[in-house]
Amino acid sequence: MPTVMNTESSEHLAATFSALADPTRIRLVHAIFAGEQCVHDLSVMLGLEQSTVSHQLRLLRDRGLVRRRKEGRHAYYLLDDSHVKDLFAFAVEHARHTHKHGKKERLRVR
Amino acid sequence: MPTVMNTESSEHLAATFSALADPTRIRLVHAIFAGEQCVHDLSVMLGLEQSTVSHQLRLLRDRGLVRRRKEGRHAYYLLDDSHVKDLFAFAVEHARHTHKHGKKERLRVR
DNA sequence: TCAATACATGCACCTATGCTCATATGTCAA
DNA sequence: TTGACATATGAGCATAGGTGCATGTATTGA
Repeated sequence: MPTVMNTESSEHLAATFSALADPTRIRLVHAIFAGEQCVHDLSVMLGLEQSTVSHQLRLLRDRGLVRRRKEGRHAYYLLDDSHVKDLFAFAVEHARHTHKHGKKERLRVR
Repeated sequence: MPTVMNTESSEHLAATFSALADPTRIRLVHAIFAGEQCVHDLSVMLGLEQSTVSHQLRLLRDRGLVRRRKEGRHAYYLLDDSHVKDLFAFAVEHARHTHKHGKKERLRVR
């Protein structure tokens, strides 16, 4: 018989998945996948309010998925480490398998 | 400059992550990781209402993460395919890296 | 046929979450 | 210093999501 996962572990895992459980955050992560971007550029290229981008990046940062590099009046966000990159790339591949409708979307790794 | 992920792709990816963005569903997936389980046993071992288990398994099924095998008055749920298994195991490993507090939880693969 | 068991599901309630607006903080250039 | 630009953040609103209750359906056994 299977073991029962404890509350703490399941909550932590769920929190990680929650971080990527929103289309806006998915697009943000995807946008900085190849390299860091500042808040302003992200809001322009994704057509989002600056405040929305800040709020969501803060959440991703709290969850440990992205980091911030401040330079002057700019804040550059980048993926926290290679694990995040791998997890995201893995999920994209998984999605390509399960998505019935032909997916043209492709991820440029590195 | 990075490509912008289209709405459809980001929504589909977010939907996949959403499926695992809840502690209860994480525990359910973990519980059937090693092999199929029926609704009743799951509700007993996880201490959940039968209705809660049914509701959440339905969601997981709609998202394509689990399958159902009916036998008499029982419904056995199992992970849909090896991709789901890999994604879950991958995420667990990722969590082990990021979780500061020592994690004793371990996943028994196969 | 009747009762018990196993699942599924609509509804209602409550909480969580994402977005916008307004505003605060901080930096740079003139 | 002043104004423009870049970012952060709290409040409020609207909606999504998780759970329990009640009930419906199906299967099994007496």
